Amino acid sequence: MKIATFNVNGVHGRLPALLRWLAEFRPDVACLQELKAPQEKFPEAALRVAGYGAVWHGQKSWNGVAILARGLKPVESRRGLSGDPDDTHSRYIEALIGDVRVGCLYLPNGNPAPGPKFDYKLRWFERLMKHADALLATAGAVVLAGDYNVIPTDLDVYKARTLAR
DNA sequence: ATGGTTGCAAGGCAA
Repeated sequence: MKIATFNVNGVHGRLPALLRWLAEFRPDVACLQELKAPQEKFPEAALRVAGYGAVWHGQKSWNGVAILARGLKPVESRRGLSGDPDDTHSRYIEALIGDVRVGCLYLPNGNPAPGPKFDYKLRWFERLMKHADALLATAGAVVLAGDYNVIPTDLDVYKARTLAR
Protein backbone atom coordinates (compact mmCIF):
# COMPACT_ATOMS: atom_id res chain seq x y z
CA MET A 1 0.00 0.00 0.00
CA LYS A 2 1.36 3.38 -1.05
CA ILE A 3 0.64 6.03 1.58
CA ALA A 4 1.57 9.68 1.00
CA THR A 5 1.19 12.98 2.81
CA PHE A 6 0.85 16.50 1.40
CA ASN A 7 0.54 19.86 3.14
CA VAL A 8 -1.58 21.59 0.51
CA ASN A 9 -1.73 25.06 2.09
CA GLY A 10 -5.23 25.74 0.78
CA VAL A 11 -7.06 22.84 -0.86
CA HIS A 12 -8.80 25.09 -3.37
CA GLY A 13 -5.78 27.07 -4.44
CA ARG A 14 -3.78 23.85 -4.70
CA LEU A 15 -6.50 21.67 -6.25
CA PRO A 16 -5.03 21.57 -9.80
CA ALA A 17 -1.64 20.59 -8.39
CA LEU A 18 -3.25 18.06 -6.04
CA LEU A 19 -5.09 16.40 -8.93
CA ARG A 20 -1.94 16.25 -11.05
CA TRP A 21 -0.03 14.77 -8.10
CA LEU A 22 -2.69 12.09 -7.51
CA ALA A 23 -2.76 11.20 -11.21
CA GLU A 24 1.02 10.99 -11.45
CA PHE A 25 1.85 9.10 -8.24
CA ARG A 26 -1.44 7.28 -7.68
CA PRO A 27 -1.09 6.81 -3.92
CA ASP A 28 -3.53 4.34 -2.36
CA VAL A 29 -3.90 6.73 0.56
CA ALA A 30 -3.16 10.44 0.76
CA CYS A 31 -3.13 12.51 3.96
CA LEU A 32 -3.72 16.23 3.44
CA GLN A 33 -3.02 19.09 5.83
CA GLU A 34 -3.81 22.80 5.87
CA LEU A 35 -7.02 22.52 3.87
CA LYS A 36 -7.87 26.09 4.89
CA ALA A 37 -11.46 25.35 3.95
CA PRO A 38 -14.65 24.96 5.97
CA GLN A 39 -16.22 21.51 6.19
CA GLU A 40 -18.88 22.24 3.56
CA LYS A 41 -16.42 23.60 1.00
CA PHE A 42 -14.14 20.60 0.64
CA PRO A 43 -13.81 19.61 -3.06
CA GLU A 44 -15.26 16.14 -2.54
CA ALA A 45 -16.79 15.88 -6.01
CA ALA A 46 -13.59 16.78 -7.87
CA LEU A 47 -11.67 14.20 -5.88
CA ARG A 48 -14.33 11.56 -6.50
CA VAL A 49 -14.02 12.20 -10.25
CA ALA A 50 -10.27 11.70 -9.80
CA GLY A 51 -11.00 8.30 -8.26
CA TYR A 52 -10.62 9.12 -4.58
CA GLY A 53 -13.00 8.81 -1.68
CA ALA A 54 -12.40 11.14 1.27
CA VAL A 55 -13.05 11.92 4.88
CA TRP A 56 -12.09 15.35 6.14
CA HIS A 57 -12.24 17.75 9.06
CA GLY A 58 -12.42 21.27 7.72
CA GLN A 59 -11.96 24.66 9.32
CA LYS A 60 -12.44 28.15 7.97
CA SER A 61 -9.18 29.88 7.00
CA TRP A 62 -6.79 27.61 8.91
CA ASN A 63 -5.77 24.03 9.56
CA GLY A 64 -8.02 21.27 8.24
CA VAL A 65 -7.03 17.65 7.50
CA ALA A 66 -8.27 14.98 5.09
CA ILE A 67 -7.65 11.36 4.23
CA LEU A 68 -8.12 10.22 0.63
CA ALA A 69 -8.28 6.61 -0.54
CA ARG A 70 -8.13 5.45 -4.14
CA GLY A 71 -11.27 3.64 -5.22
CA LEU A 72 -13.01 3.64 -1.85
CA LYS A 73 -14.24 5.84 0.96
CA PRO A 74 -12.17 5.70 4.16
CA VAL A 75 -14.16 4.67 7.22
CA GLU A 76 -13.67 7.45 9.74
CA SER A 77 -12.71 6.19 13.19
CA ARG A 78 -11.84 9.46 14.96
CA ARG A 79 -11.65 13.22 14.55
CA GLY A 80 -9.66 15.29 16.96
CA LEU A 81 -7.53 14.11 19.88
CA SER A 82 -8.88 13.74 23.38
CA GLY A 83 -7.43 15.60 26.33
CA ASP A 84 -8.45 19.21 25.59
CA PRO A 85 -12.15 20.06 25.18
CA ASP A 86 -11.23 23.69 24.40
CA ASP A 87 -9.10 22.80 21.37
CA THR A 88 -11.05 24.03 18.34
CA HIS A 89 -8.36 23.39 15.70
CA SER A 90 -8.99 20.76 13.02
CA ARG A 91 -5.71 18.93 13.20
CA TYR A 92 -6.43 15.21 13.42
CA ILE A 93 -8.58 12.73 11.55
CA GLU A 94 -8.30 8.97 11.50
CA ALA A 95 -9.84 6.31 9.31
CA LEU A 96 -9.69 2.67 8.33
CA ILE A 97 -8.68 1.89 4.77
CA GLY A 98 -9.27 -1.82 4.54
CA ASP A 99 -7.56 -3.20 7.64
CA VAL A 100 -5.00 -0.40 7.91
CA ARG A 101 -5.73 2.43 10.33
CA VAL A 102 -4.37 5.77 9.17
CA GLY A 103 -4.15 8.86 11.34
CA CYS A 104 -3.62 12.14 9.50
CA LEU A 105 -2.18 14.89 11.68
CA TYR A 106 -1.21 18.52 11.44
CA LEU A 107 0.88 19.29 14.47
CA PRO A 108 0.90 22.93 15.63
CA ASN A 109 3.74 25.02 14.29
CA GLY A 110 4.38 26.45 17.75
CA ASN A 111 5.94 29.76 16.74
CA PRO A 112 6.82 32.04 18.29
CA ALA A 113 8.61 30.23 21.09
CA PRO A 114 8.46 30.63 23.94
CA GLY A 115 4.82 31.57 24.25
CA PRO A 116 1.26 30.21 24.34
CA LYS A 117 1.51 28.74 20.84
CA PHE A 118 4.58 26.76 21.77
CA ASP A 119 2.87 25.58 24.95
CA TYR A 120 -0.06 24.46 22.83
CA LYS A 121 2.32 22.55 20.56
CA LEU A 122 3.88 20.71 23.49
CA ARG A 123 0.47 19.84 24.93
CA TRP A 124 -0.64 18.62 21.49
CA PHE A 125 2.44 16.39 21.35
CA GLU A 126 1.50 14.89 24.71
CA ARG A 127 -2.03 14.20 23.52
CA LEU A 128 -0.71 12.60 20.35
CA MET A 129 1.70 10.41 22.30
CA LYS A 130 -1.10 9.27 24.56
CA HIS A 131 -3.28 8.43 21.58
CA ALA A 132 -0.40 6.66 19.83
CA ASP A 133 0.11 4.51 22.93
CA ALA A 134 -3.55 3.56 22.83
CA LEU A 135 -3.31 2.71 19.13
CA LEU A 136 -0.24 0.56 19.65
CA ALA A 137 -2.06 -1.35 22.37
CA THR A 138 -4.67 -2.44 19.85
CA ALA A 139 -4.24 -5.09 17.20
CA GLY A 140 -3.69 -4.21 13.57
CA ALA A 141 -1.57 -1.98 11.39
CA VAL A 142 -1.41 1.72 12.23
CA VAL A 143 0.15 4.65 10.37
CA LEU A 144 0.43 8.17 11.79
CA ALA A 145 1.25 10.42 8.86
CA GLY A 146 1.19 14.14 8.26
CA ASP A 147 2.93 17.37 9.08
CA TYR A 148 4.72 16.96 12.41
CA ASN A 149 6.25 20.45 12.31
CA VAL A 150 9.54 19.03 13.54
CA ILE A 151 12.77 20.16 11.88
CA PRO A 152 15.81 18.05 12.79
CA THR A 153 18.20 19.74 10.35
CA ASP A 154 18.70 23.06 8.60
CA LEU A 155 17.66 21.36 5.35
CA ASP A 156 14.12 21.29 6.75
CA VAL A 157 14.03 25.07 7.16
CA TYR A 158 13.28 27.62 4.49
CA LYS A 159 15.74 30.06 6.06
CA ALA A 160 17.62 28.54 8.96
CA ARG A 161 19.43 31.72 10.00
CA THR A 162 16.15 33.51 10.65
CA LEU A 163 15.03 30.73 12.98
CA ALA A 164 18.36 30.55 14.77
CA ARG A 165 18.06 33.98 16.36
C1' DA B 1 20.49 43.86 8.49
C1' DT B 2 15.17 45.45 11.59
C1' DG B 3 12.83 41.88 5.41
C1' DG B 4 11.44 38.31 2.69
C1' DT B 5 6.29 35.01 0.66
C1' DT B 6 1.63 32.92 0.33
C1' DG B 7 -3.40 31.54 1.24
C1' DC B 8 -7.58 32.73 3.09
C1' DA B 9 -10.82 36.08 2.58
C1' DA B 10 -11.53 40.63 2.86
C1' DG B 11 -7.81 43.05 7.25
C1' DG B 12 -4.67 40.65 9.41
C1' DC B 13 -3.21 36.20 10.78
C1' DA B 14 -0.60 32.05 10.46
C1' DA B 15 3.15 29.61 8.59
